[in-house]
Amino acid sequence: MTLPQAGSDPVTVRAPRSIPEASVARLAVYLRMLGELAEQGADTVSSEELAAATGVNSAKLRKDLSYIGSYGIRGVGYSVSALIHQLERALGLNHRQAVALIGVGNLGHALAGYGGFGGRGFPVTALFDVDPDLVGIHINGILVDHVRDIPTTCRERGITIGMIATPGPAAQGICDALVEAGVRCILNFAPVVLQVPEEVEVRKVDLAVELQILAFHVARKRLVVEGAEVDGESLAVPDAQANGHPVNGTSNGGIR
Amino acid sequence: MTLPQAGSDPVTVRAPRSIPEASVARLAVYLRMLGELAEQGADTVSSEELAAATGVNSAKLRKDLSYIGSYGIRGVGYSVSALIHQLERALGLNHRQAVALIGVGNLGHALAGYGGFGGRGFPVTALFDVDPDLVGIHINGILVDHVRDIPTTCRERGITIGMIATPGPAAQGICDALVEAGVRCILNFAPVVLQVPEEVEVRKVDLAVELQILAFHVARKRLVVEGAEVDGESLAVPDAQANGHPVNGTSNGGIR
DNA sequence: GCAACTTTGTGCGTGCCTTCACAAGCGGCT
DNA sequence: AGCCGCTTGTGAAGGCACGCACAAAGTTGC
Ligand SMILES: NC(=O)c1ccc[n+]([C@@H]2O[C@H](COP(=O)([O-])OP(=O)(O)OC[C@H]3O[C@@H](n4cnc5c(N)ncnc54)[C@H](O)[C@@H]3O)[C@@H](O)[C@H]2O)c1
Ligand SMILES: NC(=O)c1ccc[n+]([C@@H]2O[C@H](COP(=O)([O-])OP(=O)(O)OC[C@H]3O[C@@H](n4cnc5c(N)ncnc54)[C@H](O)[C@@H]3O)[C@@H](O)[C@H]2O)c1
Repeated sequence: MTLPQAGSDPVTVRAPRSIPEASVARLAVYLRMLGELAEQGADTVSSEELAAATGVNSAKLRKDLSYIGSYGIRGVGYSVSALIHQLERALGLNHRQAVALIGVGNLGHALAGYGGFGGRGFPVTALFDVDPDLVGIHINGILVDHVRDIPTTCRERGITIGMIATPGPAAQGICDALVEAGVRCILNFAPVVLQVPEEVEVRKVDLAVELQILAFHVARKRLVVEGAEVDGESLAVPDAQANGHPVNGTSNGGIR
Repeated sequence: MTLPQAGSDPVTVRAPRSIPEASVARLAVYLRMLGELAEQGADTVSSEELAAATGVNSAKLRKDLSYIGSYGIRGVGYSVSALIHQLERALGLNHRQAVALIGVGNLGHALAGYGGFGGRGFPVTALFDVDPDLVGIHINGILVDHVRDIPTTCRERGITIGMIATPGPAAQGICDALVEAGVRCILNFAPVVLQVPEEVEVRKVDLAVELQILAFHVARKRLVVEGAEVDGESLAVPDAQANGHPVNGTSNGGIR
């Protein structure tokens, strides 16, 4: 499908050769593990080894890697350093991406102080809040600005990613400000569904939902152990050990 | 497959009627939105309205709800209160699930102080750390215990869910202790792949991966805007606006 | 230089998830 | 009482993702 064959359309568009979203997520995991292997002095790694270390099927891993090109050596494996380079290129990590964090409360403090973002190419370079006690202080060497400065400051510093850690009711307003500031990728920790224009990408981290999914599995296991329904109805799930959070869906019903 | 039809097996097993994992995640989102609607005094809600509010396709929403039974009224919609009750039952929220948090550092402090968990039926009732400066203090009224007490304390308090917020290298050891304590569901914030027996369910929250997925979309959009490849290769994705994090995969290579 | 071994890259079948589209069912209106 | 409009619940179809299994391709040893 969508092969660059003649016939269907007058102008033959270049094959999009898109990377499945699911694979992108795994590629990021491979990349981190490769970094650890490189530190340990590993020179090459086989798909089987890397798959075991990251907990995926080796065939799936090879297919994931095949989306970004053929950089393996048959009979040997993959060159760790070369693969790191290719993954960084494919994931768009050759340019640093500056991140803005809005809402420097409990969670925001932890995020702002976390070194794991900057260390992986995502320096948090702007902090925003409305609380007068917070605006003006420094966290991890970064000044907290007032949210009214979001449009100007984000453009000035070339911010491409926004992280929202405000209370739920404030999130949509902040989101709108970020979009106005030209930010087109948002990571949202507030438990609300953000409405955005379709060119903006939103990912939601929803810890309460994570716990509820786990709770569901607890309940399911209780049924299996007890061998009978607790509440008059049965609940079950096919596999477990999976980890897919959809909650998405070509959001029509949004701004569109 | 596995239909309760006569023929295949001597003893006909009751239809498992499993709920797809993807649907479970969305059901939790519907439940939260229904809670908000109930607060606003809504009596009934149609699939179209609820779908718009949660950003999903209305047909998908109806199918999700159909997995837990037929509680809608044709021509009217769903009774908000009745649907909340059914969702709570289906998700296993009729019993409170006590949560243990291990690692009370930056992130752990934020999690321990967060009221959103207890408010939604997941009270954090145990905290653990190794740092002598932390062991013994109270956070949000909960005493921080030493990690060596994990097995006894977790069993005493009937803990069913563990949240790991320690540095990566410590995570596997903590995980093993939790499993030994009978905890069978774990939410892991450390950037490592945990090896667990197959009866244990692990979900990973990996913020650096979230950012990398966003960065990938930034890069992809840059290409679209500039209309040419930046680095000699093209990268693209079909849809965007999706939100699936797999990174899983019937983890063979684990303990099994 | 050849044979045996190792590992990649991928074609293909299978199953899950999503989406469309519509019949069935329910309430309200006349 | 009967009709009409609205909404649910689901059959069917398509697409995506996963994983097996194997040919191709490279390496090592002799
Ligand atoms: N703390 C957690 O562990 C945790 C867990 C899951 C989800 N969350 C979610 O993350 C968000 C933040 O949680 P928190 O515990 O840090 O809350 P918090 O109340 O401690 O912090 C919120 C911060 O946002 C600021 N703020 C409020 N309105 C604002 C606005 N309009 N613009 C900018 N800043 C504003 C406040 O001044 C405060 O500093 C909430 O939506 C919460 O539901 C938090
Ligand atoms: N802070 C963030 O925003 C953030 C974001 C993403 C991921 N993470 C991950 O979450 C984890 C915690 O991050 P953090 O910023 O809170 O780190 P931190 O160093 O502030 O806190 C870690 C805590 O774990 C404790 N600890 C260390 N070894 C332990 C052990 N063996 N048993 C029990 N406790 C132990 C330490 O005493 C400390 O209190 C890390 O794995 C980090 O990669 C954090």
